[in-house]
Amino acid sequence: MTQASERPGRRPTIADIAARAGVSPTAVSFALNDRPGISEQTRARILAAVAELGWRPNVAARALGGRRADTVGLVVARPARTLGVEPFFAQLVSGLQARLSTDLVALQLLVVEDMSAELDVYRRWAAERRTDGVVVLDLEQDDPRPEELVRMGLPAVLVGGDGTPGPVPAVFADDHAAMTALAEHLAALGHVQVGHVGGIPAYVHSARRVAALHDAGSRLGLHVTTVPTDFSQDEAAAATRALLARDERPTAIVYDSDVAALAGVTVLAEAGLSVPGDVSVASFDDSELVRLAHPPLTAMTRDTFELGELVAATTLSLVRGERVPDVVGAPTPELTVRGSTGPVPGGAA
Amino acid sequence: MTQASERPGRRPTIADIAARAGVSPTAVSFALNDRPGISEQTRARILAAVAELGWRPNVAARALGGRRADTVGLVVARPARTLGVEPFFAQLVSGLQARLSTDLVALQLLVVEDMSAELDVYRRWAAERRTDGVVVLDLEQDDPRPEELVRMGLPAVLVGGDGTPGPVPAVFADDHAAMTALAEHLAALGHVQVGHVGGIPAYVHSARRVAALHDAGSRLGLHVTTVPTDFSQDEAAAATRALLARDERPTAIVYDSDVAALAGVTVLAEAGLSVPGDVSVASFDDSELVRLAHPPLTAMTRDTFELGELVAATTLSLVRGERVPDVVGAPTPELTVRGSTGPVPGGAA
DNA sequence: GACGCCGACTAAAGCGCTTTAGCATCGACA
DNA sequence: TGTCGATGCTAAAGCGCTTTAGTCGGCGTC
Repeated sequence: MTQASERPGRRPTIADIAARAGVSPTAVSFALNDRPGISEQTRARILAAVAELGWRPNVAARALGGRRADTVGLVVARPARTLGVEPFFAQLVSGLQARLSTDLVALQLLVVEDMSAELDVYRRWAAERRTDGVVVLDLEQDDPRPEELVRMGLPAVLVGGDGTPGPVPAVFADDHAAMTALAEHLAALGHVQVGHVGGIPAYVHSARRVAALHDAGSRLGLHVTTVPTDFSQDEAAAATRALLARDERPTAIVYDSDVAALAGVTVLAEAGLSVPGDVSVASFDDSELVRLAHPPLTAMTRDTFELGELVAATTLSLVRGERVPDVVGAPTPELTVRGSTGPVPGGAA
Repeated sequence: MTQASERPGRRPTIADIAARAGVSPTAVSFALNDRPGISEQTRARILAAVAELGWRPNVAARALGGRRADTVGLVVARPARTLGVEPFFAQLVSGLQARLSTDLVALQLLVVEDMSAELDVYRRWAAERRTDGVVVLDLEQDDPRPEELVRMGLPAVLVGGDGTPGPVPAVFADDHAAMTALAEHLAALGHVQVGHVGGIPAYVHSARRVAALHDAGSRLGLHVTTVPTDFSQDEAAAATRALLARDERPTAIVYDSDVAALAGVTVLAEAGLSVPGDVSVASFDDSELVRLAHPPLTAMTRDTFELGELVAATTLSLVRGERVPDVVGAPTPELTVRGSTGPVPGGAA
């Protein structure tokens, strides 16, 4: 408690510091912001006063002067309750957080109903100068958000996208290559009938995965059947049952998310099918959940935490007016083979 | 795009509205804040101008005038990477978020290394007027945070605690009663040797659970062995192995968290033990993970999302200066029996 | 008819910081 | 010797809003 204020009970302001250091408030401001025009001596005196009085900037006052809010926003248009389920999301937020906090930038989280509510929030934030920039998830085909954000003048960074330059910079991981690797793994094991429990087709990354799997399939001689879902466990379970009911029952099933894969494994167990004896299972998203399953699932591993850090770093650069490439490359997810994929049953392999 | 500004390119301010409505800025401010002294007529005219110009308050300017920042903070002192794993945490944040956002209050998230860093953040936030209040997790024995927060004048709400009034209000769920119910369930199934993979002993809620289980045990004739862990899967697995290696091998194991329980189940499977045939398993935390396990685990169910909402509502009341009870009761977790608990093997039951 | 009061509104100050314009002072240079 | 340009600093305005201290006209009261 070394804090002492000139006017007791009040938090020290730069005026207090100025008085203590025997200079004008302007000089204090200059010293604090590393602007030229202050001698080393004076600067030192000012900084000493700052330390003695325990002064901290009042963010509101700073922001009023048209400065940064030192806050980055993340608006998610998904049912709030589902967020707790998706490890991807929590990991991403942790990563974002970790990087932002080293620069003392805060993360504002907001969960909304749908995209129109999301856009409203952006408008509000832009108007209120509440955030310096935002991170945008779940890009859709013909997504209106990038353009709207540009129009509002709110800096934004996209997570995902299709790898082509757009109105706002994107951090992009090559799902296409990853899915191709997964297809090759299954083909090498002799699988031909491959089921795919996909995500929401409107999402660009879901669509890319579907395309990649089918492309690779036609090249490798796989018969791929995709069933789209809304990423929920119920739909994933239903999709699994639908795949099992087909005439040509798949000998391998690829799930777009870890949660979906677990739901699928449960369905397979209920159906009395062994993994990977009867059906091989692979998850596109790796996570703790997937590792804890029986057997642990083969999955495409990527470091979502690291992805979050990369997105955060990109956003910080953008906000600070540095040049940011249109597309920032994130590491391509890599195949981690675990016990859930094996040779096709009764196959030649 | 009906927005039009008096001074093109600039966002409308109350001065613009005042001009348009033919009143003074003061009148606009009064109208916007529902203060008396403005006729209905004038008020309507002002609000019309607000709508026409698409005016939004500048939060910074508001905050400068000593008002709320409309932001609640949450600082978590845990390794950032572990957050993605814990469904509890994500659910809590979702719930907080959901309740706060209905009042247009933002949630600031910050992950730090340890409690001293956490306290630093509180100090900074208090000084910068960045948040109106904070939510505090993971209360420890002799935790310095409540008192420090009171000293800083930063309103705070505790999640957890021991149910006794402290310097700051707490939202409290009766873990003791919950753990007792779980013990009774196991006793009814004939179990006597009960293992307990606990959490971090320094945490008040962990300690309460241990105490509850042992109390109930001595009442019901259970032999309870608690092994503390740091909540990580590695330690949970190790603890499970330690329990299995004991002379009196437990016929039932209680895990303090869902993630720990899953890790434990994996260890049991590797040891060739069936659940619940050889060993019954119960998790104190319920979650999607637990439901997806094989077999689905018996667990104490509580609505963590709802808990988050309750905490948020309490914090909002506190911040607004309303009276808040010292201890706000959250629903006691309820026992959900699933397939992982069964009669003691070879027992009389 | 003077007085006080009330309702409706305004002027102006102030919140804490940044920024622009400007003012001395001093050395260098022609 | 006078001018120019740095250098180091200050005065003052301004950011957008809230709030305090009025002002002003009208109405009721004695």
